[in-house]
Amino acid sequence: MSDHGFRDFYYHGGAFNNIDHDQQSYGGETDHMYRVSSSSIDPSYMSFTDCLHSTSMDYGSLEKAFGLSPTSSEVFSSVEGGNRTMMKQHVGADELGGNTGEVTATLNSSVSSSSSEAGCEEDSDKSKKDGQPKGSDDGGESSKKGNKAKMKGEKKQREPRFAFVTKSEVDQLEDGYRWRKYGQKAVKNSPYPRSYYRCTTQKCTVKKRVERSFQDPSTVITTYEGQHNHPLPTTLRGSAAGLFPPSMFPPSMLTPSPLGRPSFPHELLMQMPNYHHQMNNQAPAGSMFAENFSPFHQYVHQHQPDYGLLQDMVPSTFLKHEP
DNA sequence: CGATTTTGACCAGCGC
DNA sequence: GCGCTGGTCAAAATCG
Repeated sequence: MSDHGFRDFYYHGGAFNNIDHDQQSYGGETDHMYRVSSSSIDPSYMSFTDCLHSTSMDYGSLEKAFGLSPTSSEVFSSVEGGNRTMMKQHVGADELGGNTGEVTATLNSSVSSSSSEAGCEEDSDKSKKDGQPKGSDDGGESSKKGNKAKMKGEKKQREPRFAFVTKSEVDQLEDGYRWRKYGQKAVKNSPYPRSYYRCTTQKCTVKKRVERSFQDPSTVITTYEGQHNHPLPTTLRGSAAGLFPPSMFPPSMLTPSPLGRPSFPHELLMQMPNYHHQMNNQAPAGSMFAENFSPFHQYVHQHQPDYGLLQDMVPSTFLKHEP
């Protein structure tokens, strides 16, 4: 995976109050980035999972969802250069306070089949999994190669992707779905490996990649690809629903997408540190907030132009300065 | 014992 | 054409 594929979507453990949308095209492929800063969230009062699970969102919906946030919105910058356009929306910054964490998310949609990054992924997956059963009699080697050959000649449209950068000590964040790990690779220029997961639900082709940022080892980058075609596992769904009533979300987030894709946002929300903490109990109480989540840290680190804004929003002690 | 993870091998795409 | 890299497979190991 290439670094340019990532866009940032920050969740700061609270109601979204700072949303960036970044869109970029790469030879016919379009990435969508939603960087959302938020704060002051009451974990018992949010349910991205439940409300979003019942609906699929396309990127337009996502934009609307965040752009039309009840506390929105103010466009504070707009930059265009080359084939890249950037728009930022400042949403309800006055809600800042008591920041607990952050999540960065990326939308990466495909509008053509020219991408090499994941262009044949789904295709190969299907051809291998569905077209040819495992453990065929002709031997592992030949079957493998036969499958690979089968996917040749036809490139498949790349699934839209949606990436999050989450501050967490654990790599595998609970998002309500069950995943099976099918691979792990060393990442170039990073001491941390990248893990590949596939949704264990039958006929669900959703995949995700999880890797730890080498720049900031406290952050985990999770990239979702594809759309779940099934409900959340009931047990998790039930608990999630209890935690996160949908009432807090703007109507656009609850509106089924005309395109029927993707369902990422709920996963974004399921990965929110508070939720994860509650679900897994993998960190001492408070540690996630006090240590793992330094609000706006990465945001500021990576996006200097926003510093002025952030300064207005965040105590200076939260801000990380370049040396 | 079934489900999941680990891990080395394989393959395709891309850049040089 | 070759090497590098990302992504996937699948057998073996491990887990619950």
